[in-house]
Amino acid sequence: MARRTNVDAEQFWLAKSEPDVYSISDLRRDGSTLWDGVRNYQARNFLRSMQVGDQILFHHSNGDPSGVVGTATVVGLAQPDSTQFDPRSEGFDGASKREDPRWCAVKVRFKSRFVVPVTLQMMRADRALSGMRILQRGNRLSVTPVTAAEFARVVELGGS
DNA sequence: GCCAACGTTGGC
DNA sequence: GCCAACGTTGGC
Repeated sequence: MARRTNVDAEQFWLAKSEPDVYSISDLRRDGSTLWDGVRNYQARNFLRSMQVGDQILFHHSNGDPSGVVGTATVVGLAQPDSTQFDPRSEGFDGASKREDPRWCAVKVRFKSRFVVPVTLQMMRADRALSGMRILQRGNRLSVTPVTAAEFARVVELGGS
């Protein structure tokens, strides 16, 4: 992994959530929440590399339509995701050990809700966003990095 | 509800 | 370590 030359430099991300499970409205109501339930190693590694102050595009997947609906800020570094140890949780992982947890969660805080959802269609139509991973064929990662320019452009399109 | 794409599992 | 089978994701 590349070492960060400037520890104060913000990083930018896109995180997916199904609105039926946890929506931007839920986050606005709660103020902050633990972003847990990630069960993909690549996405987990992105969670681990998040720093306090990093900015997140909040994306509704399986939405109507799907798209980025707001932003959030990282306020807590990766910590063990407690749902992996809960047999009643969908995210339970019997192979994960408490002394060496497999899955982690970060704490995020509501920042903004867009005036207009930035749909996948809108993002596809924008040349500046053509490199976004979420627009690439077959991408299913629930957490992906975005560039500062992509972040700014999506926020601009969202009008918040 | 369909199905393409991808990750994981497990037999060998 | 290969790879077929299976499960999941998520746009449409």
